[in-house]
Amino acid sequence: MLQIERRQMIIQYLEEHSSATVEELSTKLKVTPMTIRRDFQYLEDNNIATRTFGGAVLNSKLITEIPYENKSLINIDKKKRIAEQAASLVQNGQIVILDAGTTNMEIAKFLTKKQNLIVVTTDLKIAIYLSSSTDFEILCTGGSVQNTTSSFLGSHAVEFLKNINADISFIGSSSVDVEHGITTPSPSKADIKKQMIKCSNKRILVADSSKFQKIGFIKVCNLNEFHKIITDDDLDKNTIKEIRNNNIKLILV
Amino acid sequence: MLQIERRQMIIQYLEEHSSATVEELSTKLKVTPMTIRRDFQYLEDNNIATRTFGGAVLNSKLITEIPYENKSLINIDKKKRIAEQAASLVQNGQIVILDAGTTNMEIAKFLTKKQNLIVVTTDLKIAIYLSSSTDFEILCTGGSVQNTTSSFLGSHAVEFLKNINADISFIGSSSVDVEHGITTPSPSKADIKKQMIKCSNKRILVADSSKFQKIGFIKVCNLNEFHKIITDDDLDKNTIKEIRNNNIKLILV
DNA sequence: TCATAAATGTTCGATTATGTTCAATTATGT
DNA sequence: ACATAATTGAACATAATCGAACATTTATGA
Repeated sequence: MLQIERRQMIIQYLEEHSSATVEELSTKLKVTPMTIRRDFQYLEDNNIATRTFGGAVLNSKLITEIPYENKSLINIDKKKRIAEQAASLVQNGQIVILDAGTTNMEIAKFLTKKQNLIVVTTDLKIAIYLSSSTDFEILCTGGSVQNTTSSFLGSHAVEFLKNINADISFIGSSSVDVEHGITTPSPSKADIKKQMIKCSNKRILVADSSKFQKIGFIKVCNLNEFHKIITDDDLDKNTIKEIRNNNIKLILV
Repeated sequence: MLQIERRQMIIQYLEEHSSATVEELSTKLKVTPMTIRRDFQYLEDNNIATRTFGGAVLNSKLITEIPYENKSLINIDKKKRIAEQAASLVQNGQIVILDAGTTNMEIAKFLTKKQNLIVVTTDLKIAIYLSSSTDFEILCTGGSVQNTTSSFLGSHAVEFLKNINADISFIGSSSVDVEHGITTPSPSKADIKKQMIKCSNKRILVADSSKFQKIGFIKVCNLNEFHKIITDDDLDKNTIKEIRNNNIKLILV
């Protein structure tokens, strides 16, 4: 196994288990503990994980900001199913707001089958993808580019969105909780999402089940702000019940 | 087997297996490991794969999904030489404006060696590239995305640029003429370039020799607006003489 | 606080991968 | 056809990775 692959597997393992010991990884990956320690050191130097005596945890336990490349492969099947369901809510000719993130990228792929859409997004990769594979009008907010996710942040992006009136918006979130609503790791991300919600007629939350029961730093809004929540059927039964008790339309795919 | 075929097979192999060792490819393709290493180097230089000790992995799936324009391969060597010269004019810590286009993308690649730059661009691919490979502050104008070039156009982009004061700007052009100056096929592109020129202290025209003696639809400005013109040494001798007669600094690479 | 077991870091060496250089061969251009 | 350039392979020097042994540090409970 190549070094880079081993390190990717460690990241993936940390994603799934949120922490790992040197011992278990050295057994699993069939290398000496010393090698795992050096890998942990590398991950720490690159701000991916934080070492601790005996093991390591991913940076920020609740909400991880993994670079796009690694992130995009996690739960990709679930994301595709969610995306297909989400895209089916869009009518030809509508104005659609797409939040940044991999789930919304998957939605974008399904939207290529529609006609005459106007798509507004803060995600540069979504903008490039749609502009090269459709003849939709693509609007991008502009502003400062966040380097981990290649999306726009900042007051400029918020101002841009204030001039938009959209038919439907798809909002992603890394942390969803029945009680605390949706939350983000940074105020600027929250500002963007808030404005997206404000300027669209219909609001859909798209998040795979792994994002639930997590709480981030800054609150965006409560779950009842959304007309629909689309997630996958691995969602915890209690959470399903709680959401439906609150009279929120929940779609499981 | 041709070199290009071999490299395509390597890419295909990487797409199927997501990683490959030097060893296995050299056996499979019946060339020495040295050749595979050189191929890997080429793939890395072109942002297709990432080398690691013993092998290589493919870069983010998404990037390769973006259609690779033929345009970017035309005169690529000349563009690289022009870009290297252009990048050498940038000091650490400066505010740099990069116009859209493949020559400016090459400049962006050389700029990764600098420190603490603030880069303003209308080109989404440049923005993604720089944001993922540097820790510069990247500002993007936003607005409507032109689908052929994945760059921003429109009044919104011009307004954004009005708030910028840059140290240096690199302007590309598909048509340069001593008498008519630089011209573009559309008014909106011309507006962007005009504003870029207006809000930067030092203005550099970058265009390979094939762009000269051509006249487009809408005039942007005269050649004497630029502090320097960087092009390649295939430029027609008469044109060289004419430009220098007009007292414009011309750099041939 | 101190003892102790466990984890960690350091150093070294073996192994393996890499880059450099040069020569031979094959394309390419004039 | 000839000169020139590009590609590839071969040989060697260099560099990187990983594991092992041992000294050091840390966590924790008595």
